Amino acid sequence: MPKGIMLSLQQQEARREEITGIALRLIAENGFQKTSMREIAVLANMGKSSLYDYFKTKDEIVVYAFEKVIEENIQNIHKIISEESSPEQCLRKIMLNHLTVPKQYRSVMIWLNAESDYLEEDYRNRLKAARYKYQDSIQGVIENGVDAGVFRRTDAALMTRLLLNSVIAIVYTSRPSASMEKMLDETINIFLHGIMNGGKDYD
Amino acid sequence: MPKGIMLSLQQQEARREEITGIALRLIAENGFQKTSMREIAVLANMGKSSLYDYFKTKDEIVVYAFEKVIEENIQNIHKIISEESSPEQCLRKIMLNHLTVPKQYRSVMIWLNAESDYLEEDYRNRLKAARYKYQDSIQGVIENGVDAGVFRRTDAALMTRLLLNSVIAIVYTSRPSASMEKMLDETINIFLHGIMNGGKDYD
DNA sequence: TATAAGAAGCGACCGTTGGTCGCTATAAGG
DNA sequence: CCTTATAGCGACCAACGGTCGCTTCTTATA
Repeated sequence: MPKGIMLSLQQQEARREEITGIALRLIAENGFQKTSMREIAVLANMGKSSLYDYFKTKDEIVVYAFEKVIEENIQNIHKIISEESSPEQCLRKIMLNHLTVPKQYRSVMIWLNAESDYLEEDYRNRLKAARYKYQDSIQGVIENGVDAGVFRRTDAALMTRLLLNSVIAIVYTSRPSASMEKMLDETINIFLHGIMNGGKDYD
Repeated sequence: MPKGIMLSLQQQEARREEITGIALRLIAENGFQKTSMREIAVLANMGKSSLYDYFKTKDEIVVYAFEKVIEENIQNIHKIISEESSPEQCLRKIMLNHLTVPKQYRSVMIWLNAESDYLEEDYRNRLKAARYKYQDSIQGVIENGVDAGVFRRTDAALMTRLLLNSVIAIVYTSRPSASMEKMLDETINIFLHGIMNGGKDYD
C-alpha cells in the first residue's frame, strides 16, 4: 500500500463507498451493535484507525449510507414524477421504488429510525434534512393530486408518513401474508380507495 | 441492606419492575446504546452485578418490558372487544389505546423493532410470541368485521400491521402535522373508507 | 444455643468495544 | 536533495457488558 500519495476527492469518495458497502453487509448480517469497527477494518484491508480518516465515528457510516440511498431514491422519484402524469400511478410507482431499496440498506434504515434521536446533533440534522427532502417530494405528489381533484382533501404530510411506514410494515415482517408485490398492491388499494373521490366526497 | 433473606417471588417481581422502570426512563432519555448497566445499577441503589441476579442480560430488560406492555395492551383490547360491538368503533378504540402506551415504552418498542432480529434466539422467540399474540387479537377484530359484512374482504394480517405501523408513524415524528388525536382520527378515516363497504364492493 | 445451608449482594476482574495519538513511510514541489 | 504534507497504522485508553468467588446475613434444624 503506497503511502503519502494525496488521494483525489473521487478516490476518497470511492474509499468511503467501499467502507460503507462492507459495513452495510455486516450490519445487515449481525446488526449494528454486533458489527465492530475492527471487523470492518479487516474486511476493508486496512488498520482500524485508518477507518477514522474516512469517517469520524461508527455512526457516521450509517448516516452517510442513509444520505446516499435517500439521494438515489429522490432521483428516482423525480424521474417517476416527470414520466407519469397520473397522481395515482405516480404514487404506486414511488412506493414500488421504495420497496426495492436494496436489502442491506434496510437494516440501517430501520436502525436509524430507532436510534436517530440519540445521535450527535450534527448527524441528527443531516438525517433530518435527508428525510424531509424525501418526504417532501412525495408529499408534493399528493398535494398535486389534491389540487387536481383526484385525491380528496387530506393531511398530505401525515399521508406521506403513513405510506412510507406501510412499506416498512410490508417489507419488515416475519409473517408475510403474501408476496411483497401483492401486499404492496393491497396496501395502495386500501389507501387509494380511502383517499380518492369515488362517489362520496369527504370535505 | 439486609442480605440473605429469601425474597418472595412477588418481591423478586417487584425488584424487576423497579429495575425495568429505571432502565426505561434512561433509555427513553439517552437511547439504548448510551444507557449502561452501571448507570442503571446506581439509580437502582445496587451493585452492577446484582442487576444480573434479576436479568440475565441488558437485552433481557427490554424484552421483559416489551412483554409487560404487550400483556397489558392485550388486556385492554379484550376489554374493548367485550364492551364494543361495532367493529369500526372497536378498531378506533384499539388504536387509541395503542396511542396511549406510556412514552418511556415507546423508545424500547422502536428499538426492539430495529434490533430484535439480532437478539439471542430465546429473546427473539419471546418477542415473537408476544407480538403475534397482540397482532392476532387485533386481526380477530378485523376478521369479525369482514364476516359481519362491515369490512370488505381484505388481508386482515396485512391490515393489522398497517394499522399498528401507522400509529408509530403518528407518534414518532419530529414534524407532526396536527395533534396526535387528530392525526389518529384522520388515519382511521383513511383506512376505514378504504376498507368499508360504502357503495362499491371490491370482491 | 450452636451450626449448617443457602441466598442477596458486591468488588475485582475479563475480553471487547469505539475512539485517539504520535510515529513511520512515502510522494510531490522547489 | 531536502522539505513538507499526508496515508496508514500500532499501541493505547476509558468504558462497556458480563462473570466469579467471596462476604454477610437469615432461616431451619439439632
